[in-house]
Amino acid sequence: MPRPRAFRESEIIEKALPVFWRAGYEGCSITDLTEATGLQRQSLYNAFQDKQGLFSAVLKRYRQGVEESLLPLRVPGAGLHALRMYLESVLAMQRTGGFGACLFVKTSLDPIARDAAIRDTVEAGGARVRAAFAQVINRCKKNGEVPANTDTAGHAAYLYAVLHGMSALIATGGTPKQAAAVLDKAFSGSPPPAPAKPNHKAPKRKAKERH
Amino acid sequence: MPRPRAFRESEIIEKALPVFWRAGYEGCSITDLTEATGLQRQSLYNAFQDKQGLFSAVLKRYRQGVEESLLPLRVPGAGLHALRMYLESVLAMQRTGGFGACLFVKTSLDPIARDAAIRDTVEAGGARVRAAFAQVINRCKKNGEVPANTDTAGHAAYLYAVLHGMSALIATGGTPKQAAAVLDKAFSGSPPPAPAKPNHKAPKRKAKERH
DNA sequence: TTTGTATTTGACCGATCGTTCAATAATGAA
DNA sequence: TTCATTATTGAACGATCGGTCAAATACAAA
Repeated sequence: MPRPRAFRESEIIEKALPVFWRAGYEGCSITDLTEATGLQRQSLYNAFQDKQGLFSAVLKRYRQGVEESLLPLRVPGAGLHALRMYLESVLAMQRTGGFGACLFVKTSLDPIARDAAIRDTVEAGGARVRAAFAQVINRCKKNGEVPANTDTAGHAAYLYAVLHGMSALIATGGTPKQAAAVLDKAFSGSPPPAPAKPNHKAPKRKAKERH
Repeated sequence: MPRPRAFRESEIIEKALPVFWRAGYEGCSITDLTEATGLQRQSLYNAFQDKQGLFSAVLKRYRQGVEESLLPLRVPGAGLHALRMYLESVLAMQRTGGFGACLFVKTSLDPIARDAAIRDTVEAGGARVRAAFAQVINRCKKNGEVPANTDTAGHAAYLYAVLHGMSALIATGGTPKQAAAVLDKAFSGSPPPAPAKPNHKAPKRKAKERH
């Protein structure tokens, strides 16, 4: 019997996401958010409790987007090539989007990260990405694309660090050429620590194989 | 003939630095800064023009500290071992200090980085670090510690990315063990792309050699 | 000791912050 | 049509924001 909402929450969240992403939690105001979403203040408060409630919803939505972006890594044939393409696509999106870094990383450096719930969400998000990387690496160990004695979590953390390190590099004046060199180094120098034959680029057409 | 200052600017800047570092430019208020420095508002404004003026001074001071931290890399004998120790010391300091990342990186993600002067300072700071890394790598190329055909700027950017990537890793829930794995990978997998003999840890006592 | 000059002090500015109140509007159930 | 319930609207809340004003203060040159 009550009056129905004139908006869908998901739509509001998606409009608020880039605002938070660009400016950070402290860096954007409720007015910024009402202007971006088209909602009145009170409607926003009705739906999301307060600014932090909206931000939490935005973080969840962001995580959902991250999960979707990880889908190419979930496919059975996805190996190092897919991983590299993932890193490249994230970097490309960050460049075009004009946000300087992953929202999880940005948020972790924001004072709002003192809040335990926010911090938990951020850390869980990062862990999901690293777990997806680890999944690929484990597959590559069975493949032979990566030495079987590789420290999976360690290598996943390594690629995760390379990804966000490239963001930091670009954000602090690094050139695209330098970022490309980083990527090359990360994917050329990492597979051959154990096997005798250091031939790189060996399993070229491994993606889209049988599952 | 005028009344002398009751404080040294450098002292104020050093007290303001951790405040900005922890909370970011937008995240701390003038009141935070007056409380941390012990100065009254007007004295602060007299000395630094405005909030951004103080922040600029803090950034310069931070850069000075970075330069000092780079000194061990400037010494003639400093090689890959010194570089690795540098990365480790930065990480250790970030852990003890409780700021989540390099102030340059944090600032680059802050809305204040839209200001051209701030952005320039941040990028110049990052470039100085990368240049110091490159200096070491060049030395190592002559040493033989690193292949002579190495892309110096690229490898410097790589280690720079690894450093800040580890920060991001830890900030988003990565474990110290994972960070250690990243560091190992960065320093074990990088030297041997060109030379035939993949013996690592060869030039052990290269530091503190003749200059 | 007088005087000029800059610092210190503390109150104060308008603007904006996140948040809320009260009135109005719109719906489905009765 | 009436009622109960929630959404919307727009004004307003106290607190805090960055920044400033004006008087009192302390020094050095004269």
